[in-house]
Amino acid sequence: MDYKKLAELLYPNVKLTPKDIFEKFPPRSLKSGEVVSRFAPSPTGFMHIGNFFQMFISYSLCKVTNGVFFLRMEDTDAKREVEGARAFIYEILDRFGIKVDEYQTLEGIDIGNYGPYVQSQRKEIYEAFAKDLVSRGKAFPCFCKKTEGKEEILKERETKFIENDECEYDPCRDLTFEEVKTHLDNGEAFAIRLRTKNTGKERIVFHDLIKGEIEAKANAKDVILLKSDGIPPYPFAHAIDDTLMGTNVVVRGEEYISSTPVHLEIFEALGFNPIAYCHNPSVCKIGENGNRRKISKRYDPEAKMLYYFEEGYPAVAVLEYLLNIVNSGFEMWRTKNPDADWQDFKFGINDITAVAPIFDIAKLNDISKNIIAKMSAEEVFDNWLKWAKEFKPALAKYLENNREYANKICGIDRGGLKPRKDIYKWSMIEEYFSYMLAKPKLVDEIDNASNYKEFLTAYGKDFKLPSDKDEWFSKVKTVAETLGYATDNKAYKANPEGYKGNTAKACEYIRLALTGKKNSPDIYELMTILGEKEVKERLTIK
RNA sequence: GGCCUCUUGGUCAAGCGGCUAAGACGCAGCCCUCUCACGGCUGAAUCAGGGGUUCGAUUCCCCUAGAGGCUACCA
Repeated sequence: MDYKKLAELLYPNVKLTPKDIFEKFPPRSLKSGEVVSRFAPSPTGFMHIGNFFQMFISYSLCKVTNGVFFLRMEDTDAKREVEGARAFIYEILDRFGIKVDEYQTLEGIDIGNYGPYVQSQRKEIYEAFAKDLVSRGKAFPCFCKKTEGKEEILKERETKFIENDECEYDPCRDLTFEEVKTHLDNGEAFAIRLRTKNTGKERIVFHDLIKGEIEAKANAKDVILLKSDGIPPYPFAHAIDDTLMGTNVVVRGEEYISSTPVHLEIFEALGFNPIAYCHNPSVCKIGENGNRRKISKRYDPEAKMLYYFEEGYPAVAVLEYLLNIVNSGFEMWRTKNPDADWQDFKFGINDITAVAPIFDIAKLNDISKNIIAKMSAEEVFDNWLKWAKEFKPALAKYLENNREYANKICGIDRGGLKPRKDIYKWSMIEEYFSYMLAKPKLVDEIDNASNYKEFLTAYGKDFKLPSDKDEWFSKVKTVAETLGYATDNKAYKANPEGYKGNTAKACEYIRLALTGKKNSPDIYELMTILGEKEVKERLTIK
């Protein structure tokens, strides 16, 4: 068989050769250790935490080595593409402050010298390499109908494969020149398949940056290189694009480990050097049956990256949480450098976890609390307002009309050496400070209604806004003492039966009247902001 | 079914042949305190199981089990 002739028959119009292409994509000039990696999402309409996780590892690796981080749109499966998905990907990246060095803008302009950064625009490149492979006998055209009897073909192939545990050669791999020509003359579309050189007995070993050496069966399947629409599925596109674009570390999900042998054979057929792989584990959740399962956009709202913005988590909190589960060194670094920017963390590739982590919202909340606790009242207010403008317009309006008041609320127990750590997302502030925005609703129980009423009546009588904390507290104490409360906590503990309660109990009653809750920030501060009239009203028990 | 990956407390995890097996979150208790917090202290809780190798295994090897993934003209 004259493969060159076959290649010409298949692609009479393809004049581009691999050599021409390589001239357009010269190797990058890199200092040693600089990582070139990428984020290669499919525009399917949402951003899954798993994709984001992988992107973030990739990004951190590039960042810490001063390398290049680029974005390549993998839109080779037109069926799955969703309108607006590209813009959404950029939006999420932008919200998290992820800076991409090379990419294609939404207007179609390539930033960087290795474009186009959108796979559907690289058809002629893929075809040129496909033609080259055919001309060297390493690939062949396949005319099998993908719809016709697909189920049977699949089943047949599968059983064949299982039974002899060997190879899976495509029926079209040995078509003669004339047969191909006949198909072509009939106007049939063709796909291109790899002519695997293996028999199913060979094994290969490859190195993974996270898992170490992995030994597996070498590929022995005539896999699809180009679909009948001329667009390559992932493996072929990956081999060509990452080689051309100078990627030197491929970060991808561990679900790709199994197909790595396929990729490696494609690299080899193409005459390319393999690229280092870093297969990161998937983010998981505990399922209903107690098993670990991949976090899913269908059942877990937190699987979608937009969720964190809807809830109002600071982007940095999410990033730090991810860093915390990706890279075991981060947490220790953070305790040593409490005020440093997360970007100063030396991301170690050897410290990337090999275990699929279970997503833990409690930990995220904790990280977030600590971040918000460091913010000033103004920062909190600005963030809250910004969040409200996007997700709760009515609240935003209120905040804008009551700027000064809302700002004061944001400043409660803030600043100073011992800031309160209670808020972890913007969406919770409204509920958290509901009693500051409207009359309080009783949330917690009053343990003793008559004591409650008695104390508040006495305390509220001729109520004047105290001018400082000491004044406020001594009044509480005085009233409590005259009613039979213990003002000495030790005395109270020694003899709890002898009193109606202690000062803490008295404060609890005031707090309940003012806020409806047993837990709230400093009462004196609340009173100051609420104002005398309002406090007095709330202290009056009907 | 076959192939691959993973397995230290509830969760994230340190550990890379030698200790009472770090730390964080969460939980419980105590202390501090003029209330709520913050903070401090203490506690409960882990090497999946079984074989080897070794003077000695959480650590190295094998087997088993469990979990996850792949097995498309999806990525």
